[in-house]
Amino acid sequence: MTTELWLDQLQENGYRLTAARRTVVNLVAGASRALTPLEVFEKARKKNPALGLVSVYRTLEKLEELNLIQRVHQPGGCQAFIAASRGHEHLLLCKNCGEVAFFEGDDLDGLIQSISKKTGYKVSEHWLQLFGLCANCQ
Amino acid sequence: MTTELWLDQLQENGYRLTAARRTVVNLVAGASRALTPLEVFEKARKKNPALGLVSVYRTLEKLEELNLIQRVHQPGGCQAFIAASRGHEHLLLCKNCGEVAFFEGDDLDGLIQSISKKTGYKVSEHWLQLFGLCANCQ
DNA sequence: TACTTATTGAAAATGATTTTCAATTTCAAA
DNA sequence: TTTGAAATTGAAAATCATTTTCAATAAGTA
Repeated sequence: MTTELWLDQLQENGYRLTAARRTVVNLVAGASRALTPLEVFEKARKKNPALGLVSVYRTLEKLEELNLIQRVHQPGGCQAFIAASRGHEHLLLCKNCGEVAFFEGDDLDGLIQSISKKTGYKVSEHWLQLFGLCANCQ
Repeated sequence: MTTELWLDQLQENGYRLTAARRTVVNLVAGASRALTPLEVFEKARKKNPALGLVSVYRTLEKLEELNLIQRVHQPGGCQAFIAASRGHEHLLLCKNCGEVAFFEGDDLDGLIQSISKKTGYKVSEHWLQLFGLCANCQ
């Protein structure tokens, strides 16, 4: 279970396990679309009404630092987070419902080499994201 | 000259040509790296000390609306703007100095088809961005 | 040149995020 | 267990970027 893994990770890195962290981790680990801090707060508060927005920010910060979640960039904003991809994976986002799928297997080596030659840049990273409609929203 | 083109575009779309707009357009049209509103403000103010930050925001808003500039997403933030690419081009950013190069010629059709089949998504857009070091910064 | 209206910069308002702080909770050590 | 130091909490205040408001000014048409 992702939730347990994340909690273990937090603990192994010297962070204490608290009710606030459990609530946030539980919610974000199970989400299939990217959530903003405020969305996490509002949803998590239903399970744990004492939860404060500040703790949501602080927990997300730690999860990001441990590479357990990643920020999702979208035309409408870049504050939302989703479980991080394992290894070299990219995101595919549904423009309607926000559902996120991961994919791998992009082979951009040829492209990157030709760009490097043309521009003189030494390329070290690439960032690829696809947008579309998920099976449900078509 | 890009500056003249942008000013023409503003005028053709019913916007007046003012000192504030000329200053901002002149600066952004000539920039080789993405600039935040505050950076534009600070640089432009040297040429036009009367310029207000609000006018920078408003001018950038109009330039974006006319597709003359585009927002650049980076790990450090997504508020910076650069001249928009013509046609289907992507960005290559220097991680050291921020210098931006455009490139085209990505052929992701094969990849996108196989992803579509695997995930059931109907893919309609893609974002590709490369990061590295420009010739000067290597 | 006159005049309507868009545009301006400054100040106030907003909204998201961060910091501060006293009270509480965690967890390791006794 | 119990204890106690240190981390964590939520609320309130502070901060920072962006947007709105507004009276004064400037653009461009008549």
